[in-house]
Amino acid sequence: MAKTQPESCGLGPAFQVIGGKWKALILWLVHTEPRRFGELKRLVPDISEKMLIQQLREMEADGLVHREVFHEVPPRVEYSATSLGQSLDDALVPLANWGKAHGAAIEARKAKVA
Amino acid sequence: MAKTQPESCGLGPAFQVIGGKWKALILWLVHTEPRRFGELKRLVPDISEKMLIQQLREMEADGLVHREVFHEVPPRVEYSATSLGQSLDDALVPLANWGKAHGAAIEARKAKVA
DNA sequence: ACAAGTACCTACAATTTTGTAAGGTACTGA
DNA sequence: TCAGTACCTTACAAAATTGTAGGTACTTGT
Repeated sequence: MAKTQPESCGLGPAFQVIGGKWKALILWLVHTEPRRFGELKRLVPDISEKMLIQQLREMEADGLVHREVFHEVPPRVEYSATSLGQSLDDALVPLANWGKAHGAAIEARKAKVA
Repeated sequence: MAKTQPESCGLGPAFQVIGGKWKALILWLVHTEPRRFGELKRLVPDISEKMLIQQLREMEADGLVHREVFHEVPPRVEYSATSLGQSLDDALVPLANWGKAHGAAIEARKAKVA
């Protein structure tokens, strides 16, 4: 019975970069096409500007998203998924499918207990 | 727990049930063979008893783990993964692999910036 | 009697995460 | 000059998560 470290299954790092309340959703929105700041804000209406920029910066620091500034005349900033971000998104697909398949049942179970 | 967010993908429910700091690890430990409370405590040395029991109860309520009490003379309780828990564990494998593949690189990047 | 082991529970406090409100720059069109 | 859009920042506060320290009830070993 060897001692198990929290990192033994590789999930630690993954949750570290995608674990927040919004990051997975942002990555999902960004992974198909580049998105502008204001566009993301509209697509995730419940997020505050602070959280959005904070999450984007963290994901940028983790190498998941690429940030490109266009020095144009309405200034424009585009966020897109890097290849690392794409690979993470791919890895999240089975989890998303699981959620789609079983999420409703779990919600129902919780509602019944409460 | 925070309010449910826009569910363009099924990740919301999934993160709801394994989102914590310990749940994924506990599920991972429990998914191969039944584990006793004290055994889990030893396997995850940094967790407090309170957190362990709390997470186990939540996962039980979510239908991920099965709890079986043996009315024996040293009292014994065994936790094992349900089929739902197994399916979630399967869905987490790609994410774990991603973490194993890229976790070190991300840590290194962060260390360099700091 | 009393320490030690098993499986919990409860009150409270620290930590981390998320949110609110208010700005600030830079440019445009009226 | 004034309002408006876009992008971002900061100070502060609420909320969620996690941790600490103690306790219960039971039984075996010394």
